Amino acid sequence: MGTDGQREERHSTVTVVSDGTGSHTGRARPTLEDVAAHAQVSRATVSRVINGSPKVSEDVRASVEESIRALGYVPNRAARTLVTQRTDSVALVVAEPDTRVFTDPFFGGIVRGVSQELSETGLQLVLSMVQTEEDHHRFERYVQAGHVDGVLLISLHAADPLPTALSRVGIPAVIGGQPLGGGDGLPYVDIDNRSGARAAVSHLLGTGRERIATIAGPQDMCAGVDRMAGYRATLGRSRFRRSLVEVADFTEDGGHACMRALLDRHPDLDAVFAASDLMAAGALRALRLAGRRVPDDVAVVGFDDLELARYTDPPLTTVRQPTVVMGREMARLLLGLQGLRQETARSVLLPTELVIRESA
Amino acid sequence: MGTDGQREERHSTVTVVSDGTGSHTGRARPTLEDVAAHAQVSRATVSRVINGSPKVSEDVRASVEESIRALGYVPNRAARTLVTQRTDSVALVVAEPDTRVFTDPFFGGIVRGVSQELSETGLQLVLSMVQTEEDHHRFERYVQAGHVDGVLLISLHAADPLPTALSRVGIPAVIGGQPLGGGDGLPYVDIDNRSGARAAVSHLLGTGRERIATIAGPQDMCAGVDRMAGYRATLGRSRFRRSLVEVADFTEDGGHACMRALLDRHPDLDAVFAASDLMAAGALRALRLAGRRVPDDVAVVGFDDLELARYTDPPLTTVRQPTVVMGREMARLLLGLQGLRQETARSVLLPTELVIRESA
DNA sequence: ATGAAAGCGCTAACAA
DNA sequence: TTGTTAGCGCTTTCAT
Repeated sequence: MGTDGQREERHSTVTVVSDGTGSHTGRARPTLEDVAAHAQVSRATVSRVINGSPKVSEDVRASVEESIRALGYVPNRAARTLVTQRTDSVALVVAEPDTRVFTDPFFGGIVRGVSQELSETGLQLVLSMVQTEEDHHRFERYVQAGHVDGVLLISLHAADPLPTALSRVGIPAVIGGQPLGGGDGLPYVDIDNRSGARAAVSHLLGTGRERIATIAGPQDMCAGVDRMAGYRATLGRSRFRRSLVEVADFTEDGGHACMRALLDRHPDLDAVFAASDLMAAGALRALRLAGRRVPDDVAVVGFDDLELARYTDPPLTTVRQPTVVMGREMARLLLGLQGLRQETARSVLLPTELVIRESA
Repeated sequence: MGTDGQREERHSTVTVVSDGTGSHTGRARPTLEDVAAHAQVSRATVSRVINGSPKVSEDVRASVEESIRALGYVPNRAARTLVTQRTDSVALVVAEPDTRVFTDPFFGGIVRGVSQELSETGLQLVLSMVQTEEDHHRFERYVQAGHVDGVLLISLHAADPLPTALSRVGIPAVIGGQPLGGGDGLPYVDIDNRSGARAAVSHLLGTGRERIATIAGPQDMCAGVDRMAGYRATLGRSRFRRSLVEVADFTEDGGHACMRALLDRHPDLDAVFAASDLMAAGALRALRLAGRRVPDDVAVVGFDDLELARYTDPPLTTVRQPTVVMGREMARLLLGLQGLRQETARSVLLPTELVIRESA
């Protein structure tokens, strides 16, 4: 039993109605009903036009669209969500326990990529940082409450319970970066660490290096393991030696220490592949202190292509990660899941690019 | 004309109803009504409990809260928004035309700070990157449609029309970083560039430097102007000379070129204050090429404390910006605006910190 | 202090 | 093809 009588009057006089609590402007925004009246059709028809239903005649559609434009109508998201049960928004969760997000080479690029892809579909991006356990609970409730249609997960650490929680809720989700603990079957997007490492080591071999060491990443992380595997496979049986390998934690200090150790064991090494730019920076420092020239005496290749790679001395040859593409791909994968219910798309591995500067 | 009769049946049997389009789990989430029935009170009472109304007796409140817990009830945001006209979410807009956000030292920290502050209040953070003009329009419509209660603006560039558009709409907004074109009266949070520069130059003076040059930032940006002003004021009449100043665009290349020019004009300079770390890195490079030792011959101080400042050779003494605090402060300011309607809080200037490493 | 009832703006059967 | 109608889940007068 409509409130139509009342309404008819309203939009003909353009009265500034009540203006309740939260509205910023004095002008009341037009509703579906206003558009309908203006176009002389029913609410349903306007709704059909807005949602692109094919069951609308061309002329009616045109006139409705005209009215929409004339009134500056924009659908009310809340009302729509209430009835459709869709929120038209997805969450991007950064599950970084430390304050290390700054360091995370992924963050900025991924956000941009996701953002690009979503804006084309009109989906809203909700950002959520979960650090504490409290945060985790809050977020789980949040998802359970149906506040978003899908979840994008990045900076996930080892035993994070989030993937499990999400797949229990049954909400579409995609992981960015290495899903260390299996990720509970959720699809993920990552870069091809193995081939990245291969490209780096091939480059070293190609420029005539013979004794190529590596500073590997943590072996309990996918990135660490895969980059190491790529190194090993590319070197091949004949050239590989256990003693050419040192493992650190992706940090500058770690890289520094490893380089010293390697230098001690193999004073004659002529190249080193570091599994992260930070470690490469540490290696550079160690080499400098040891009086080796880079790349003349020892060539160095890093991984990540952080900004700092351009400013080390000498600038670092490194493996670039396509972070923006990664973000886009994550979003695309998620959108696929939304449409076709579960297990649609499989995980994606993105190619890397070797950026050659002066260190190798 | 309630649908109550029908409902009563539903929650007593916990039927898995329809499960429409978008719900992920088979289980229908409990509504206010379910809680009301469980607690043997009316919807209105439950609503009062949830919204912390004082007009509820203690025992009723307790039993309602018990029911809420028992049923795992979480309010439906859309329904609430529909009636209250509040969305309980704020937008964080990154208005970066280029792909430079990566470089932006603000981004990560600000996001984290904002996020921390908001999560305590249950507000949702919606992230929006606007680059193209199309994006700008989209966002303006978005805001006009009342999809968020407030807006946080960062990475704003010179003549960005966003501040004007926002204040026209009348939505609470806060700008992060330098509001170049005045920002249309919107409150902003920035760091105290002037005192930051003063700290840097004082340090240089304090360590006995006499001929201190500066590589200033763009003079059409607040940060550029203010850092320059701080430099000048600290040096004082007697020591300041126009020829000790070079202006660049905050980039590494710019810094490099300026350093060379300065060296040409003042071969005897013994210190340089660069208004950004990137420019400082460029200066370092130029000095190295010119055969000057840092800090022995020439001391260098930067500004920003980017990650790369730790990895230059030598590590850069620089002025750190409290980005996380900045984010928190922006959010806090916005929350103030929300409550007390307009012009409540005034802009905030945050203190910086001089981080002393090896370059000065 | 509590309940009844009227909508918020929209979509989706169901009719016509 | 178009209109009518019944809600989606919540807050909020207005009674009681």
